[in-house]
Amino acid sequence: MTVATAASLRVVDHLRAAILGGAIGPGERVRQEEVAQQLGASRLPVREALRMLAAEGLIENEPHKGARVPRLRMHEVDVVYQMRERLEPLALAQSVPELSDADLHRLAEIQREIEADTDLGRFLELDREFHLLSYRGCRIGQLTSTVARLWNVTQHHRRVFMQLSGPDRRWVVNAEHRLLLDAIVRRDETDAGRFLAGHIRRTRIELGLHPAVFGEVP
Amino acid sequence: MTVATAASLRVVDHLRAAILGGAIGPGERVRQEEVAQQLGASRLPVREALRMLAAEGLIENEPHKGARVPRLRMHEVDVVYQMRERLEPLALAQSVPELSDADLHRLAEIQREIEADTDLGRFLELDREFHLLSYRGCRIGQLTSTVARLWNVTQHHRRVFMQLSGPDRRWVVNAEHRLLLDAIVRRDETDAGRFLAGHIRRTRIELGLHPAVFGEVP
DNA sequence: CTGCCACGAATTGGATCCAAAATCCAGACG
DNA sequence: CGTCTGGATTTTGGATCCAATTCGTGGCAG
Repeated sequence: MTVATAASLRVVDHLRAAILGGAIGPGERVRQEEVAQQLGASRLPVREALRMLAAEGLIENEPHKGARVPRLRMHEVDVVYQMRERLEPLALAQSVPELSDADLHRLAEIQREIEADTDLGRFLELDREFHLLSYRGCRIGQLTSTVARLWNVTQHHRRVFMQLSGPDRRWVVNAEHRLLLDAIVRRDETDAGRFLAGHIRRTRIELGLHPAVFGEVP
Repeated sequence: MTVATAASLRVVDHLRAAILGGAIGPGERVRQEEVAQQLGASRLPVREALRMLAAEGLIENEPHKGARVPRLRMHEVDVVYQMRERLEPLALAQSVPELSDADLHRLAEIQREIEADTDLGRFLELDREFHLLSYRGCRIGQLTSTVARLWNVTQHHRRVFMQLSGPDRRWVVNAEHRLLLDAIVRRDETDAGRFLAGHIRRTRIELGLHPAVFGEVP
């Protein structure tokens, strides 16, 4: 057993993976003692971890009422996507001039893997890695952390949306990604920002066509 | 006397006021025990408060190295203002249709007080209240919290900038505020968003003309 | 005189124990 | 029969104590 890493960081990693992976799900409560003994730690690092996750947007903490994974309404998700539409081109413009050749090769490799793979969970991971890697060169902490938070809070909806819509529209994502990647490789942040904004906007609008993504409509 | 308020929230309020008011200043370290006995509490609620303030962008926390108020470079502040330029019109558009008449009257009253008052600290408070109140109708938590964070991390630079530039350019702010307020009262979110973006953009550019705001550059 | 190593004080991270608040369930009353 | 109220249980918040890590200081050798 590796005991070296700080306890609270281990808890953060565990919970983040559980939430992003869909093991916990929106609206579900996260009890301190539960995860504490599940990870063999005291409740204190769990409390700190919950605060850190709240900063990442993955947890909502109400005093004396405990922590739960936030549940977003359709309109909220729509606005979050509008925020992404405005912020991510900015992050990309900051990043593109700073990306290394290794980063560019990795981006191309991820896109190849996305087109080859069919597994849903793997697609979500790769898509996330693709975009966040494209912002790696952005040195503005406020911007990168905000973008990461917006990805976090809508991760669940992306998963459900992809489940519902199936692989029929995958080719659109691939075409958009290819154009985006090409612009990045050409170090053309203007073109890249335009493709990116369009990519996000189209996703937002298609999301709006699937109300079932947004919970209880039995 | 109401002593009932949770200790960690009291600590949060105290530290936030101290940081926003300039009592602590960027780069300065915040020791847990110090504020603990200063507020008559244990170190534990202080630790939680520091985590919450980190979520608000007011504190930077490094493991085993303690908490300090973040110090932003000029380029970072510039990009944060670009983020505001893109996000705040969105928040305003969400908010304007929801504002009550009482909110509108309060906005007008704040603007009157801004134009009457000359004290710097008071101006900063009122300006902040003016804008954040104009977003009060925005019900999207992710958006409002992000906007608040962007205000927090640049509060110090606004203060220094206003100190350096003096009251010569105050009339510009007042003119912009009046046009913005008028558009809000007319419930014209398009006009309001344009005036707001211009207001933020002009401030950003004037900030760039004062490198002295960003520390050690004589 | 300068650079490096080691030791000690200061500071943060973690565990255990106790108090306060909220939730849940049962029973009584309208 | 439904609703409200009371207590019991669960869960979170806070205090104190102990361990681990970092940083500054001082001494020693080159």
